[in-house]
Amino acid sequence: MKTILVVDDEPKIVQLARDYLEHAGFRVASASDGREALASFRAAVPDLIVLDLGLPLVDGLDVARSVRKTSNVPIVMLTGRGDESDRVSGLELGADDYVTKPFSPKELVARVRAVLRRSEVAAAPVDIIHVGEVTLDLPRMSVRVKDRAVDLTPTEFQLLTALARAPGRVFTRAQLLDAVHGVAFESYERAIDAHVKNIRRKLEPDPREPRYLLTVHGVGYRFAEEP
Amino acid sequence: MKTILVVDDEPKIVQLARDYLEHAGFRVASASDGREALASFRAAVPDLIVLDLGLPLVDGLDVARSVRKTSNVPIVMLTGRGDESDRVSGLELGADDYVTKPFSPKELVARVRAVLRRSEVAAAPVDIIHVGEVTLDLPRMSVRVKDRAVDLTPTEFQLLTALARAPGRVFTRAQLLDAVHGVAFESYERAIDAHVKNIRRKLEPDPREPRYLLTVHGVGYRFAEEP
DNA sequence: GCGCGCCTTCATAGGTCCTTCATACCGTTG
DNA sequence: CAACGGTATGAAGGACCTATGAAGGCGCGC
Repeated sequence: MKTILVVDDEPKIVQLARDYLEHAGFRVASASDGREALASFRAAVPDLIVLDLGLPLVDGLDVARSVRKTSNVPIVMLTGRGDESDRVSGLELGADDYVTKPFSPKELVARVRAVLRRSEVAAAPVDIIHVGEVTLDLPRMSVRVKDRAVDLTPTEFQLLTALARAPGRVFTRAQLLDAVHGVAFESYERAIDAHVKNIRRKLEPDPREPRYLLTVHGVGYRFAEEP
Repeated sequence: MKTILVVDDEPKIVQLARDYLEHAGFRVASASDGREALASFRAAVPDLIVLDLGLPLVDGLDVARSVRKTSNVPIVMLTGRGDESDRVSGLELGADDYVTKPFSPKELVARVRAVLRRSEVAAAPVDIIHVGEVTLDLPRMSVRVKDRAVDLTPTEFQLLTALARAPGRVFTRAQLLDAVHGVAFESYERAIDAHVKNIRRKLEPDPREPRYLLTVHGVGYRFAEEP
C-alpha cells in the first residue's frame, strides 16, 4: 500500500483529499505547515507528496527544495489558478504534476495515480542482455563493461548482439554477415574480422588478449561464456 | 454532443432538469427508479449522471456503487437540504458534486458544465516530463531548459515529447513520424531531420554540439539520458 | 483574398562508417 | 622446424548518412 503525504494549511482541503485518497486505497499522512511537513516526510517516508505552495512557517517551495536534497519522491503541487510564477518555480524544483485550486478530488486522485504509475514504469526493466561483466541495452543501443560505457557503431552493435545472444556458441563469418545485414548480403567475409578488431579495441581491456570476443581458429568467433 | 442521464422518481423534477439541460445543448436520457437507471446507463452510455439518492427499488447509493464498478463517469448528486449523511456517503462513492433540493435548474446546468469541464482536464494522461535540465509541460505544451522558456511548434513539441518519454532509447525516423502524425503516415523520413534541426536551434545552447537531441548514425535519434 | 507561420521537400556540403587491401603475425600440421 | 593457411592490424577509398539553408505548398486567421 502506498502512502501519500498531504500538506495544506486549510483543514477542509486536507480532509477532502484524505477522504478521497483513502477511499482510493492509499494510506494518508498530513501536515498543515512547512515545518510539520518536513517532520512527517522523515517519519512517514511517503511514496508521493501532495504539496500546497502557500504555507505558513516554511514556504512550500522551501519544503520541496529540502525534500529534493535527499529524495526524488514524486511531488504533486497545489497551486492557485493561474499562479504562473509558482507553477514555474515548482516545475524547476522537479514537481511531477500540478493541480490548480479549487480542484476536484477525483482529479487529484487521478493525477496521483498517474504520477505513481509513471514513476513505476520508469523503473521497469527493459530488453537487456547480460553476459558476465558485459551488458547490452537493446532499445538504447548501448553497451557497458563493468560500469564503463562503450560506444559502438550500428554494425558493431548488431554483431556484438548476435554473439551475446548465445554466449559460448561459435558463429561462422557467413552467419555473422547475415546477422549484420539482411539475409544473403554478399560481402567479403574478412569484413567481419575488421569489425571484431574495432569492437575489441573499444570493449576489451587488453585487445591483444581478448576476454570477451574469442577467435575460433578456422571457424569464426564466439562470445566468452560467463566465468 | 454530451449525453446526461437524469435519475429521479419525481416526474416533475425530471422534466424540469430535461428542459434546462436540453436547452443548454445536452442530450438527455432519464430514469425514475434505480433498476431503470442501471439499464439506461448501459444503453445510453452517458457522459454524466444526475442522480437522486432517494429512489425506489434500488437505492441511489447502490446505483452509484454499481456504476463505479465499471466506469468513472462523473456523477452529480441530488440531496435533500441538510441531508449531511447522504452527502458524505455520496462523496465517498466518488460523486463529483452535489445539488441540494429544491434546486435552481440554472444552478444544476452550471454544475453539470463545471464537472464536465473538470473531468475533461483530468483525462489528460501524462502531464510533466523531466529529463535532466529539460522540462516538458504537456497540457500547456511548453518547454523549459533550466529556467529558460523555449517556444516550439506543435510538431516539434510532439517530436520532442516522444523522445523525452524514453530518454536514452533510440528511435528510428519511421517511429518518430508515427509519433508526430497518426499511424502510418507516409512522408519523407528526412522531414524528421529538418524538425530536429529546428528544435536544436531553439533548445540547444550550441546546436553544433548537441547536448540533448543526439544523432545515432544510421538509425535515428535519441534524447540524452540524465547525467 | 492576403499575409503569415508551419511543414515538407530539395540540393549540396560535410562527416561517419563500412569495406577493402596489403602486410605482419599466429596456429596448425606434417 | 618449416610451410601453409588463417587471423590481426593499420590505412585508404568510397558509399552512405546527416546537417543545413532555402524554397514551395498548404492551411489558418485576419
